[in-house]
Amino acid sequence: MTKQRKILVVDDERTIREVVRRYLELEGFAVTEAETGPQALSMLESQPPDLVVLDIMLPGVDGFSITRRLRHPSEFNPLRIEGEIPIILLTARTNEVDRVAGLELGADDYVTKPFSPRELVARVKAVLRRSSAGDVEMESPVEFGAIHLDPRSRSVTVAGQAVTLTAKEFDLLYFLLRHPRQVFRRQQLLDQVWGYEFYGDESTVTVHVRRLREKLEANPSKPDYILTVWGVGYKFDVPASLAGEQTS
Amino acid sequence: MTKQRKILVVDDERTIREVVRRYLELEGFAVTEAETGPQALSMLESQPPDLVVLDIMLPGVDGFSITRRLRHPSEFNPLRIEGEIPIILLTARTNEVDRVAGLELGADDYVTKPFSPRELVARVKAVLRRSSAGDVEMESPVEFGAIHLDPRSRSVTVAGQAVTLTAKEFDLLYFLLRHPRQVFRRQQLLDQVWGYEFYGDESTVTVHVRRLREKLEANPSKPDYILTVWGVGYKFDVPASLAGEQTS
DNA sequence: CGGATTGTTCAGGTTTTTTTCAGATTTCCG
DNA sequence: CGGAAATCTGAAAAAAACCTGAACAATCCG
Repeated sequence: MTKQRKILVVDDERTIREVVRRYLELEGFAVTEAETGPQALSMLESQPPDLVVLDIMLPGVDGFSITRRLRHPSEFNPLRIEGEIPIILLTARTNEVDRVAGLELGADDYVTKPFSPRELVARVKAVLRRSSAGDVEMESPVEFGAIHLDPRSRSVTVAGQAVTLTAKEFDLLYFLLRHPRQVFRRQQLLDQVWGYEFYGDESTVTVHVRRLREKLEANPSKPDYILTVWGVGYKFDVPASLAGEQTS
Repeated sequence: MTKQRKILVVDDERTIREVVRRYLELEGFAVTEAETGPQALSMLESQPPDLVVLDIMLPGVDGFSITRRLRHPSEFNPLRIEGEIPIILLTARTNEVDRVAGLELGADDYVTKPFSPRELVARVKAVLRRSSAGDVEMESPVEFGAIHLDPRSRSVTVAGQAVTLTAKEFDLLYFLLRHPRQVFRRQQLLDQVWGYEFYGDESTVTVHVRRLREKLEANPSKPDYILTVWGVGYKFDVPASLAGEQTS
């Protein structure tokens, strides 16, 4: 018999706490609740759980701050807890900024609202499995042709030259870089990069692609990297001539 | 291109039903309406739609109950419907309580009144997209003779040499490759590749086959792969002489 | 509260793809 | 071999998709 795992749920809405509690308890977890940031911090010290489910938007001390304190205790911030408690963040938005910010601070996963309780339970289990197994996947830099992108600093260089991208431009490029050579329809990019709460039209994607090309490509109207696939959408690719340091 | 989707709108306010109907029909959906809970239940059984837009506050049986019945049919509740019909809830209140309660019961999304028709339409589309994305078959590359096709990058090579296909050319080839050795009439290819709402004539297929041959075959007027079956149509095949080490 | 940056929408122009069509060619079959 | 039916070919019209430029809207920052 496995020892029962304890999970702390931090959210200012009672209903959410209760729903999450019910589902987690059905799966055999022991659940404690906190309503505010300070309350959460105190409970983390007095009865450290095996995992925290943490809303980002909290009255008082927000989720980011709590994550930071758990991960980077200091002398001004004498949080004394043994080991690293896994953290799952709850966020209303789905953009990569929040995601990267959270993960950079040391959160283990994040779930966007609205979420189905089933999904949350699945993530809790996955994180517990991973953290006890000890394998952590980092957000490592990506390189492709002359393009270099670092998710942690959100910086991009082309042939060593730094380029300044806006948030959306960065998110879009990052997504494409993580799926090289794969073709995406504009709607797929909206779903993946903008999130499914975006109600605009597809031309938004077109324009962002154009701007990325203006910043990345030597000749924006004859792009090397972000290619148009007529009748379908776009894909990121590297032409053989730029493929990199391979001898051939 | 896609078959018309049927949507059931359940609301006791006639004005709302009509607004919703108008906007959904503009987007090409077929809309049916129900005014009360019991009426909705009966329509769900007699003519199950592809998605339900459901007001929470209804006279008689409310939206929550209907959601529950759709998601958790029991012996007291012998609702027999094939598959899970996606549900979008309409709620007047904007708090997260209703939202989570609805999602917990298995609704797929929710919209708060007052809503912009545009938002509703966007959510309907998003939910349909997500729910039908489940049956995505693993799109793995196909190889046949010297022809290699990768659906994810939409790229094709012949004997290692990349060839550039247009969207329709690619779709047609992909279809033929998935059904090797099978003969299709031109009309069948129109139905399968172009979609049922294509009203052009069959010569369109002929021309596309010709173009494919020009790009794929060593000798387009004496094709090895895309063969003419006189009086019937076309089939994709690999002559023994080219079959090589391919298994099939 | 402005001003500046970022994100979105839209109409017009351009390019590419798709469809159509008439005449030439091939195949089938008696 | 001859005639009818079907397919192939070449070219051009029609349609679809994309790009561009610029205005408008939202958001962020001080």
